[in-house]
Amino acid sequence: MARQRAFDREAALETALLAFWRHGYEATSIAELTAAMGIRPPSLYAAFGDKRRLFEEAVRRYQETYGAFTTRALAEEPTGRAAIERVLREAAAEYASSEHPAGCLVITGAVNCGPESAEVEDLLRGFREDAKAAIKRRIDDDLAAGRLPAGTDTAGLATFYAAVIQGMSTQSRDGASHADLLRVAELAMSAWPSADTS
Amino acid sequence: MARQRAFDREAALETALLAFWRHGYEATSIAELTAAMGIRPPSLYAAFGDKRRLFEEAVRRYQETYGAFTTRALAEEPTGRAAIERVLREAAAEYASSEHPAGCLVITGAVNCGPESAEVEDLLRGFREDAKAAIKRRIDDDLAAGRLPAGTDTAGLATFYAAVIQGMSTQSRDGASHADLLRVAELAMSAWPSADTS
DNA sequence: ATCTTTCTTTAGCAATCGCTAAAGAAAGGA
DNA sequence: TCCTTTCTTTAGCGATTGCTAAAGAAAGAT
Repeated sequence: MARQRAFDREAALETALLAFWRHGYEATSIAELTAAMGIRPPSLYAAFGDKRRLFEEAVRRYQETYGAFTTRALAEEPTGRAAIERVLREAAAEYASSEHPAGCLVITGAVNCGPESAEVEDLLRGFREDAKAAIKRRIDDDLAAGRLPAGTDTAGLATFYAAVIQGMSTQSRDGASHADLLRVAELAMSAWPSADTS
Repeated sequence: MARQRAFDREAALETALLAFWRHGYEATSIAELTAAMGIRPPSLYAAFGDKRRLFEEAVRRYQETYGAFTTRALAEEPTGRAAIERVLREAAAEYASSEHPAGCLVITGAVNCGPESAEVEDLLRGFREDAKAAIKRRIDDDLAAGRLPAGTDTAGLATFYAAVIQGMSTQSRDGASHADLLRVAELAMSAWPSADTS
């Protein structure tokens, strides 16, 4: 009944994801996106709405692919400690991988934003807070199960591991290798409270 | 012999510093800068050269003021461990201070850059690497003085503490309080290797 | 008072920004 | 074969980007 789209929408979204990952939201122009996707602006706007919605969809795709290891590790490991250790180890591999841009899109994708794209900054900040809350929930489980000393500051531990993960992202963008990040992960785990309930 | 400047160059530079700190290099426009400084573009260009040089000068000023605590702590403390602990504690206070934008200008000032301002990104990356190298030097001192177990991976420790500091910057931008960051600093110090030379 | 110098201002440059109207092209229904 | 629909393309919109030419204004030297 009507003409069909001539480009692969998923492939175009993946291309946009990688561009946003490399340079961030504001620094990635529509011209750069359309050139990388091999389409013209009207095709982009027909398929994705506008730049902000394209970014949001790219971030959602990121969370379901490159960034999915976090949710998986937190859901699958038996203890909070094991879950966090796995998140750190997999982040070390993922952030330093040469198959795609370094670091984490959610952490670095919208750091330098003008007032007109503050809502994009807030969107990613919300995702980061969600991740920190998920980490805290697993730590709370360990506390409730007696695997942590009574009175352990679980919110403090969650903030610490969130900070370490964000620092690993920055370090990878500055050139840190997989091995470098694994060492960071290992040292971060050595801060885990010992189980003695003195 | 000639007309003199009608605005305070230092005050204008401080204003630019704060604007860049808040939104980053690319997201801060000349129009925003001149409005905040209370001057017109030709005055800005006559006094500072161009946007890139203004940013570089603002960063230099930042390192001599808000960011000077790092160099001071690393220079003044008797041991590497004490120096790093003091850097972390002062970063917690500085990053969360309500007297100025959150976090660290060197860490967050040029994260999302297009190809045309990649050199600005590289400039800050260089400063971050300098800071990490300064941290490593103090840790090496502790190893040489026998305050760390023989064979300690000092480069790994330096990367870890650099990552924690960068994570603290991100956390503060996401709303973490002084107390939150102090807890991160405390946990990070608990990863310091014990002195026993097994 | 006039000259020289360097500031200030007004005004606007070329280039790019995100985005879109209008026209041409493909695909199925009648 | 024509119609309808939705894609594609070309072309360019108004606004903003970093930056600057040209003119007006202040300050000391002569």
